[in-house]
Amino acid sequence: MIKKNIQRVIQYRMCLLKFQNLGFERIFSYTLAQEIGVSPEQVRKDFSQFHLRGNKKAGYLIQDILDKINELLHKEDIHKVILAGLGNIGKALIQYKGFSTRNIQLAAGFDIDPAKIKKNCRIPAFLTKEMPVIVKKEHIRIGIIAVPAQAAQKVCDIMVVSGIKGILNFAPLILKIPSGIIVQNISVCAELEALVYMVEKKK
Amino acid sequence: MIKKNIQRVIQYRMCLLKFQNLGFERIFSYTLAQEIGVSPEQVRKDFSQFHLRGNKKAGYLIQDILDKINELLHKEDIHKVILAGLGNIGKALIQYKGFSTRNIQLAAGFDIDPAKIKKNCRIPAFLTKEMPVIVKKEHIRIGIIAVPAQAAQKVCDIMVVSGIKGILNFAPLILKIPSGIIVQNISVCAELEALVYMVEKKK
DNA sequence: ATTAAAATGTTAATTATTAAACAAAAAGAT
DNA sequence: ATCTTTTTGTTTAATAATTAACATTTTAAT
Repeated sequence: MIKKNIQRVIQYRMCLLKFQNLGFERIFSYTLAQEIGVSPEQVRKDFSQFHLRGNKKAGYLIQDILDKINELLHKEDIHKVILAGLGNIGKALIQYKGFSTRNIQLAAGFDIDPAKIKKNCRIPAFLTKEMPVIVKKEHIRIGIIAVPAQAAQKVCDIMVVSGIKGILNFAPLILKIPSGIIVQNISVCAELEALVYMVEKKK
Repeated sequence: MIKKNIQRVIQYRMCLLKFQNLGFERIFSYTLAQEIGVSPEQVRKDFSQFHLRGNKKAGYLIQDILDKINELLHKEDIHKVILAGLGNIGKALIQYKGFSTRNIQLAAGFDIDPAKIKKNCRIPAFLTKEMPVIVKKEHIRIGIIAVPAQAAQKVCDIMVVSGIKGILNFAPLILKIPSGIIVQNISVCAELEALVYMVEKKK
């Protein structure tokens, strides 16, 4: 599971950009904390851990913290990502505009259905069996699995042999992976079920 | 943030269904643990906490545990959910087939664009301003926000006044909500950024 | 019947995370 | 120039979560 502190750092970054766009140069731990819903101590602790320093009485220089977070998150270079599965979720991801502003690039899509393969559009699509060649050629390390559950493990295995090290999995199953590979699951159903539980419990 | 143990219970359920479909009647904490990537002690602890009991030496009766988990997750009744935003993500969610098997029903979609409003399709779509009436009439408590970031807070506010108690938010921002409302965020970008960090750190 | 083995369930220990406390430094006021 | 206020950054305390330990029970074998 991905560490909570780095997830918060990603949130801090989003928030800092927002305040910078509003014209602010500096920000306090208190403001940041309120904005993302944690305590100011948590912000300072996280900042301290990642060597993000501010000024006593004057808070944090937004640009400075952003620079350091960007370095931490390797924002200096563009991160290529492959996408397996060009169905509903895959298509929605391809049409999503928010990746580029975060230096994430959907470099290639894959599917087993030849009808979905088009190489001359914005994000080229290939047959799944071509994945190893492309991943190795482009040195890609991150992959998204957006195929149906019954195909997901097979696709995962192909990603692993291709050299993918981090997988974002939308399929509703637990993937079997060798150690050294990181998987993060996104399940809308599971999140909704958890919400139902929490909401019902409060009644 | 939603409790980890209930998230695991939801995973256990998925896993138990899988083993039941494979023809098994009983299962051990060890098997379940291996399957979802936790320790057997964790499984037994979680089960214990939710009063899911097994038999010494003979493990857990799958059907029995499933019945109890279903009760816990209120699976006896159908949970209606509304969806705000009929863009890419919204459309993908509407076309997703997995909700019904989990007793989740997308009861209505909403958008501010009149071109997207169609009332005679599988999931009826309405103008956002009609939300309060429909949510109250149908007693809906869960909502999904799949609108662009700049519209999300407004939609959230409408959901709250409508009576929605749990929100699944796909928009890349931190929603401001009154206490008593539960928000769960899903951000593909944030997950990818975290993966990039973890993968790069290992090099 | 007795013994051995296997798996649960609970209690204890450890580890991780979050919150609180407080000293230190910087800015501004008197 | 000194004192007060404010906010950081680190240390300590408290809480939460995970792992380990172990007693108990059930099944099966001798």
